[in-house]
Amino acid sequence: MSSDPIPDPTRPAGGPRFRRRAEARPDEVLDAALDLFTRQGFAGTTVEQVARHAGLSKAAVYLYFPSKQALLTGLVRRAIVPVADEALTRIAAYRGDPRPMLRQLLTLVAERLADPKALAVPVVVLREAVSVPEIAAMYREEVVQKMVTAVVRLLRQGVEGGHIRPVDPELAVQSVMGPVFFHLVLNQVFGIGRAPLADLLETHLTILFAGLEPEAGR
Amino acid sequence: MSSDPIPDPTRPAGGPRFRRRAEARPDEVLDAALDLFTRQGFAGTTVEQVARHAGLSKAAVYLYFPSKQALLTGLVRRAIVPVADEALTRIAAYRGDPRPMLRQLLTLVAERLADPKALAVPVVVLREAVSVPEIAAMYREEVVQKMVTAVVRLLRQGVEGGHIRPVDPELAVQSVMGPVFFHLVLNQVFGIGRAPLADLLETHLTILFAGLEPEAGR
Amino acid sequence: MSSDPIPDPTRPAGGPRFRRRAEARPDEVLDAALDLFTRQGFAGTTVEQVARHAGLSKAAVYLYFPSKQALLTGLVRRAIVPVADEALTRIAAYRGDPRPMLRQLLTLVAERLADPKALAVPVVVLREAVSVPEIAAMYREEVVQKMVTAVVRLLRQGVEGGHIRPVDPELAVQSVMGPVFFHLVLNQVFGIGRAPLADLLETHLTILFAGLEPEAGR
Amino acid sequence: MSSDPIPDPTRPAGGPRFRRRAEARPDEVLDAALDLFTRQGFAGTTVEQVARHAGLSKAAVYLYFPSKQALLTGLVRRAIVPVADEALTRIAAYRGDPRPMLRQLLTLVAERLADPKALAVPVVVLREAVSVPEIAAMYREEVVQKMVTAVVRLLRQGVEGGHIRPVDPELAVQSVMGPVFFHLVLNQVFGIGRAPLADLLETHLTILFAGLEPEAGR
DNA sequence: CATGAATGAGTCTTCATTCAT
DNA sequence: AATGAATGAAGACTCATTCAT
Repeated sequence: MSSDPIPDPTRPAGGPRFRRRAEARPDEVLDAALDLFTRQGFAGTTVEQVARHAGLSKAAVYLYFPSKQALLTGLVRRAIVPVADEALTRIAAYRGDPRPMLRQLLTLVAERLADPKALAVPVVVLREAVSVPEIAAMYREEVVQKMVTAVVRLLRQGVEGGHIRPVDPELAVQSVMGPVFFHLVLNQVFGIGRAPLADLLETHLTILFAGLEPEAGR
Repeated sequence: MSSDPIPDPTRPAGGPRFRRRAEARPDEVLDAALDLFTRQGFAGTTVEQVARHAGLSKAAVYLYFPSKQALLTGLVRRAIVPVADEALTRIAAYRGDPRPMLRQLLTLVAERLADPKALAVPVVVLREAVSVPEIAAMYREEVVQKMVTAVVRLLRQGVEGGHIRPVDPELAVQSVMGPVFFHLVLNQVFGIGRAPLADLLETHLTILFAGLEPEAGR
Repeated sequence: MSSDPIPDPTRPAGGPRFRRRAEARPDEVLDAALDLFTRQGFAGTTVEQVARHAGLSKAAVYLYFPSKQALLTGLVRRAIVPVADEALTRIAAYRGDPRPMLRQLLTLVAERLADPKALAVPVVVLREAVSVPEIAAMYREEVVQKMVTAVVRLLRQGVEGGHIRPVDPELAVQSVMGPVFFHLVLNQVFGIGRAPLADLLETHLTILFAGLEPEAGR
Repeated sequence: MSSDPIPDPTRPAGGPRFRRRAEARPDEVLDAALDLFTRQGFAGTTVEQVARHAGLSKAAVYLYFPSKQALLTGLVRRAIVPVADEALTRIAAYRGDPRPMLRQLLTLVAERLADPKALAVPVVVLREAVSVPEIAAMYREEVVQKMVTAVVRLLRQGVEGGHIRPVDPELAVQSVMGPVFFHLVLNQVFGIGRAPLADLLETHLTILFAGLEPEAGR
């Protein structure tokens, strides 16, 4: 729908002082939608609520988004691009013991998801995936798949280079990502586990790295 | 549609078209609800659909459940009891190297969740937790909390006995459960990862157990 | 509907000791219905409630009454017969100053309506007359009309005999019945006026009788 | 049915068919509601009917009133204010023989209630008082109580000044108001009594005023 | 650009009524 | 005689969506 008119917040001051509204509107609407969807679910949120939350009228929302679902897909689309590619390029070229790279990668992810704003999109996707398969597909192809593929490649390369224990990379991905993911869900959905993500990450990496260490006797 | 023997529109309104014994009815309704909620989400499923799926009229559903939400809570309640207690007792008494016990536990969980029926409830809970905090609370207290507590206890006891590397048990839980959970989500929500759960478990345990091995030099 | 199997409470003891139920059932159902209709209105009462209140199952109610409305009409029918005829015969034959007769009549009415049970039917009729014109008609013809006619006749005869002021009897009825009726409504519907009905009646009669006194100078 | 210009089923669902100014809408809706409630009772009227009667869609009614009950309370609220205060001020200051004042007052009431529109609200209140105690309370406090209080005050003052027979004012109110009220009910509910209200009032006042005359011999 | 006003299509829920047992 | 089980019909209320202004 081309609903993204290049917000460009870096634009140097020089235009009209009080242009107000427009321009950044679609983004504001998405922010409102994300906030409400996170707290009340997609079905539990009305377009009217989103509009008020963004300081607009209901009809104005339809000026930017053709339907309620478009808010959801718009949300996901907006969150997708930067995340995955960054990780992808970083990893693609890497050679050697995967562990330092994994540490970097997981730290990056952890930092990113420490911001509730950033965490919100995946959580919403997780929840609404069933009712709107479209976004599940989008997220899978654009984020999950890329992420998984990157880690798999990294592990495979590590195994082949003898840097880590010879495990099936496809199966080992879960051991890398699972613990972080698990913690997030426990935290977000059930409110369990107050420990800072950094501490959790450290424990996870300790066990994971020791677990990946090639067997001495081999 | 074809279930309407002799419509006979001359008969005055009201009156049953079918008759069956009760007794198992509530359970049948819950089965239908679970199936539909899993595939379409709670909000995306109408009571009418649940009723037809269970071979009843809409009104009959309200004979057994006072509201649509009651279907959800009923579903969770029914699934809760056996799961957690079993694991709990098994673990509470255990002393020694936690790893064999962990293997047993995870194998049990994996077997259980291999049945889509069994997996359905947690998935639904995960999705609807936001809109119906009640069921999130119920599930947290009755299942998640117990499970986590049991594993924490097992790990602590292992650390104290010197059987495994000295990690913070509270933080290490994620490393035990996360990979399995991650796989399930990838599978259920995104349709990624066709590998049998047993294989995944083996890889996970290999890495985990090696990772928990106490440092030789210490 | 012939739903009135001659309750006959006067039957001498001699039948089975514990026949229990049946026999007086329809009356018990009507009692329950009256109680509930009075407190919650006709529309606000479910057949289930009536049944439980009478100690029966819903279906049993339909054994005695063909429909919910039949409860209403049955209620009115049961209450109608004795009331009006009694007054009618008493008055029809009377000759002379109507005032003593009016005192007797109003006292009788007041006594009768002092019992909330007896008052309940007219109150319900008043309320449901619009939705069920049938009962309005029944009550009008069987009770109100007879009552009014009787009083009119009494007044006319009094006027013709020179016992009371020459008023149009048709118009004066209101002056006789109105005050009592008004008090009942104020009391029942709005909870205003705690004075005993007897006192009210006395004041009413004082004013009414003085008001009906033939003009001295004429 | 004939109100659907160019159905055009090819247009996607939603969207208004008619457009009119707002402003007077709530009042129009209340008018429609009053009309239907009067004829069919509150329970016997659907919101859809009210809407169509007012030339709107059901949903539009909910734009102005949050619930069906709100129509009822809104109706009463709208009718309440002017009625009672008028009578109140008129009477409060009066001194002397209450009879001329009573004539004025009752004439005013009679004129007012000659309009079926005006009569409808009290009738509806009377009927629905049980199911919606809220409106009974509102009406009692705002209308009935004030009216009664005013008349009581008027009578008391008349008794104290020796202008009328020494009756208990609290009990005599019924004699003043009752006949008018009785006639209205007979008329509205049972369709009895075709005589014009003015004639009835005259007869009532003749009897009442003579009845209130102080005893000569005293 | 923006919105107030409006609505069609549903959804949950209730209830009078029926029938096999 | 009595009832538990079942249901068709209907009604209150919501909401995504539209359009005149």
